[in-house]
Amino acid sequence: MVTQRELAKLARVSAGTVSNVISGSTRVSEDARRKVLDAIRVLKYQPNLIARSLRTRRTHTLGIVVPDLTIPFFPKIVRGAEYAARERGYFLIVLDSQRSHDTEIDMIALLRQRVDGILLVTTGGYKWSAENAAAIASGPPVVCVDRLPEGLNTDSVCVDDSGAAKLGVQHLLSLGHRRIAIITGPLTLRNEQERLRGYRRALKDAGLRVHPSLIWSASFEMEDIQAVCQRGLLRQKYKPTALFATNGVTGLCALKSLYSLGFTTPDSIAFVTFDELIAEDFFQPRITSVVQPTYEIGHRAVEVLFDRIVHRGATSVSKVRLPATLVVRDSSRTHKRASIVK
Amino acid sequence: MVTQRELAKLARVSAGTVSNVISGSTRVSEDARRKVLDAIRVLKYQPNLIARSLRTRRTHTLGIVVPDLTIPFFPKIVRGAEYAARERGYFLIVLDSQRSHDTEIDMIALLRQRVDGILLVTTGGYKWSAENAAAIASGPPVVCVDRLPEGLNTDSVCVDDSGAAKLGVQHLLSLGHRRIAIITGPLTLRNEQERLRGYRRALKDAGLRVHPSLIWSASFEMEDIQAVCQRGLLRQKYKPTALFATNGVTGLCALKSLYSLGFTTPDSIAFVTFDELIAEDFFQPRITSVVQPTYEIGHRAVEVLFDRIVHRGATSVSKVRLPATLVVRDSSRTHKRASIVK
DNA sequence: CTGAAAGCGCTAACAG
DNA sequence: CTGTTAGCGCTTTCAG
Repeated sequence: MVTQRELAKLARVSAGTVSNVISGSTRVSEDARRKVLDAIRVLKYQPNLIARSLRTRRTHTLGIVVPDLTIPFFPKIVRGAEYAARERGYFLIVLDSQRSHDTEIDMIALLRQRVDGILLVTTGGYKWSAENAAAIASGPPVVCVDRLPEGLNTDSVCVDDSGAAKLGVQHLLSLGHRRIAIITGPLTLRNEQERLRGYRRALKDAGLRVHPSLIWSASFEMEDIQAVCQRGLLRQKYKPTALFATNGVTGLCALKSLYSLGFTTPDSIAFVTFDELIAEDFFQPRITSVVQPTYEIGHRAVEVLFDRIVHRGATSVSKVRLPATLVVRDSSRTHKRASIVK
Repeated sequence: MVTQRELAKLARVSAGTVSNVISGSTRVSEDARRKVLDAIRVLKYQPNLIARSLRTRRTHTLGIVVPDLTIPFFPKIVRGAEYAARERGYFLIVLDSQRSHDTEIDMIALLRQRVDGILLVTTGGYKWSAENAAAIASGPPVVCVDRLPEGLNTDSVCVDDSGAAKLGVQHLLSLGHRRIAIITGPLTLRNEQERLRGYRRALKDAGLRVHPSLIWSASFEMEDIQAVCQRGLLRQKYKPTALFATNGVTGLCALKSLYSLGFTTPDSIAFVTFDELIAEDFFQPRITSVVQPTYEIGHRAVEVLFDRIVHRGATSVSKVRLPATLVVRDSSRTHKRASIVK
C-alpha cells in the first residue's frame, strides 16, 4: 500500500504538502501540486480511509436499520438511500433487525462507532425508553424513516400517511361508494393511526358519518386478518361496498380472505390498498393502490441526514412528509366487469 | 470518548496492560485484570474500532454487491449474509450495482479499503477483463454468489443449477409429460447454461431425445419472452405439454404470456418455474417451483469468505453447490382441475 | 507557501 | 507479568 510518505519522497516535497494537495485544505504552489499529482499517478496512490477517519472522526459511512429486508417495501427504501449516500461518496451499512426492538437497539449501538449517521426504520409499536432515547441522542444523528417511533424526537421522512389514505378513500367516494370499510394493521403503529385518520377525514369532508362497524383492525397475521374480514364481510346489516387496506401486508391478506369468502373485486366489493403488491400485473383483476414514493423516501432521508450531520443541533427538527400517488387499476372500477384470466 | 489511556490512569496500570486485558493477547495477572475491568465499567469504555482497524488492518466489515436489490431474490441472500456476518461481529455493507458491470467494478474498488472480504453477485453476462480480475486478486478476498462470472476464479457459493433444473424437469416427467419445453434467460449467464444442461440430462436419463424446437431462450425483457412463448406455443407441430422456466423473472413473464394466449395451467399446459414467484399464494392456480435455499446461500457464502479471510491463499478454491428443493403446487398437477378464483 | 512535528487510539514488540 | 515504546497513515497546527 502506497502512503503519503512515499509520495512525498518521490515528489521531493514534505508529507504535509502532499496532504495539503490531497485534501485541498491549504493553498499549494502549482509546481508542488503537479509533482504530487504525478507521484500519485505513478505510484497509484489510494488514500487510507481508516487512517483518515481516525484523524477526522468521519467514517464516510451511513447505517440503515430496517425491520425486515424481505418485505419488498424496505429494499426499495434501502436502494434510494444507498444511491443518495453514494452520490456523496458515502457507504451504507444495511442491518436487518428482524422485527425485534431489542436487536434494533443493539444494532444502533454497534453502528455508533462506525457511521456518521443512521437511518432508522423502527420495528414499531414500542415506546422508546428514556434511556434508549438518551443513548440515541448522544450518538450520531438519526433520521427515522417510514415509521415514527414514540418517545424519540428525531428528524424524520415518511409518506403523508393521512393524506395518502384520504386519497384512496376519496377515490372510492368518487366512484359512488358510501359504505367504505377500512382494514388497518395494529393501531399501535403511528402510520396506521394516521391512515385511519385520513380515512375519517375523507368521509367527513364528503359529509358522511364514520360508521364504527366499518373500521376493522388486525395484527399482521393472516388468521387474524381473515377473522376480521370474515366478521365484517359476512355480517348482513350495513355491508360495505368497498374496502380500503392501510398497508401492503394487510391488503394482501384481506384480498385473500375476500376471495376465499367468494367475493370478487370490483364486482361484489371494490378494493383499494396502500402500497404496491408485488407482481401487480398478475392479480386478476389488477389491484388499485396508493403507492408510496419509496425511492424518494430513502433518498430524501439521506439528504436530511446529511443536513443534520453538517449542522448538528443547529437546525430545528425536520419532519418531512412526501405525497403518495394513486394508481387506479381494475379492483376499484365499478360496473365494468374486470377481465378475469381463465 | 474514553480511551485506554484513561483506563490505565484510573486502574493505575500501563496502557499496554490495558490493551492486553482487552485484546486478551497476553496473560495478565488476576489483580490487574480486575482493576482494568472495573475501570472499563466505571468509565463505560468502548474501544475505538477505527483506531484498532488502523493498527490491525482488519475492518470487521464485509461488503456485498448485488445487481438489483428490488428483485426479491437478492434481499433474501443479503439477509442470510448479514446474519452470518453479525454472528461473527462483522458488519455488512450492501451495494446495488444496478445491473451495470462498470459500477460493479467501481464498487469493488471502493470497498477494497473498507472491508475484509467481499460477496459478489455479478450482474453477469460479462467476461471479466484480465485487468479487472487482477485487481480483484490483489484486494480483499471475494466470494462469488449465485452467478459465477467468467474470467474470475474465486470461491463461490450457489445453487446446484443443473441438479435443480433436473429436479423440476423430472417432476414433469413423472407426471407423464414427454414434450417438455424449457424457457431460459440469456445463455450468456452460466446459471442459465447449466440449468439448460440439467434439463437435457433429465430428458436423456429418461431415455428421451432433446428436441431443439422445445428449447427457448430470451432476454429478461417481457416483449422478448412473450415473442418466444408465442412462437413456441402456437406452432402446431410438436406442441409442448409442459413448460419449465429457468428463473423467476422469465417464469413470471412466461406465465403472463401463457395466460394472455389463452392457455391455462395445468390444464392446457403444465408449468414449473425456477425460484419462488412472490405472493405465491395469489397465483391461481398456484405455481410449482424449484426453490433455492437463498438464506443458506448468503449464510454459507459468508462462511466461505471467513475461511478465505483466515487462510488466504492456503486453501484451494472452494465451489459450493447447494441443493434446491421442489415445491409442488397446482400448476403441475395434471388432470385435477385447479381451483380458479372467480 | 512549505516542512517539521504532534498526535488520533490502538496494538505489538521488547526489555525489564 | 508489566511498562515502555514505536508506529499504523493521515491531518493539522505552527514556525520558518
